[in-house]
Amino acid sequence: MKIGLVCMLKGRGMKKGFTGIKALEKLSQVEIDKKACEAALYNIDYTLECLKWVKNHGQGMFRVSSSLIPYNEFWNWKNFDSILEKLKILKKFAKDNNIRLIMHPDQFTVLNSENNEVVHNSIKILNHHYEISELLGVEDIIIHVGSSKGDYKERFIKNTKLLNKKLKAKILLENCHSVGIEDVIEICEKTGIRPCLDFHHDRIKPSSQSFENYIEKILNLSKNKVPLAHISSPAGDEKNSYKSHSEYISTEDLIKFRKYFDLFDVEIEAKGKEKAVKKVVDFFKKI
DNA sequence: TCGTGTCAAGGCCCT
DNA sequence: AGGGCCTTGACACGA
Repeated sequence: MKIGLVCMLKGRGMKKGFTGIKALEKLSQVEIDKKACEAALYNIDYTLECLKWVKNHGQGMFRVSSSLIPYNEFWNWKNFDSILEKLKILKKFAKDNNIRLIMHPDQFTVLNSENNEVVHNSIKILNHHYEISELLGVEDIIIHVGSSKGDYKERFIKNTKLLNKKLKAKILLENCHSVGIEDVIEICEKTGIRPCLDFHHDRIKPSSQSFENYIEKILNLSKNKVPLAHISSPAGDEKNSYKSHSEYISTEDLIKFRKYFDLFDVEIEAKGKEKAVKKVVDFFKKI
């Protein structure tokens, strides 16, 4: 049972260096290199701080932010030895302390889009995540199905064939607001991709059966790896802010989902970040 | 120094 | 066909 912190400590996040592409395009390459490299070095140091927090509290899991290397397409970050050196330190720290590192590209990754350019761009995003994952020893890259229109499952299955095999082996598919765990499992069975179960998304988009009935399949599809799950509590009720995350995982939800913490490594998706993780850890210490 | 509006990318839903 | 919304923090800019 690992309990995962997501991307940052409360109150502080990654540096980007500049706001938006328009601002970036006004700069010379030298200026972009300088600002972006500075931001990347800051981000890597900050990520190490997060890992130290994880080490000291024994949760054993952390999601690395996708903006670790900001605006990666616009500069040759791999040419900067200072960055590669720092990444090595991160990798070693995670490995030495048995911290499972996760990555989770954002909503713009739509492998099954009806638009080919979007598919192409999604593959670029995934390839970037793969590069970072190799440098950091990340074995899990979680994505959503993306589109839920028409033959979306067939498109997803077809497009996974475009992925590098080693990248594909790292990918997990998570149920989301629009595609339930049952459909995710169907895609996983046909592609060999591992599923990731989001307990809260299952409330928003339930499948034909309660999620408990899919646990066995999820365990089987996870092969020899510990399966991953996401937990979050809604900020509002079903009419209002039900999709957004609250500060902490509610005690009610911890009681409801506690038995799955034995089977899964669980990422804590909550605004309270490390405080929310701490609360979950304390909950399990007490029982 | 503080507060506020802006920021690459997609999908979906409503009009 | 087009606009708002999803979600959230960093940053730039103006007061």
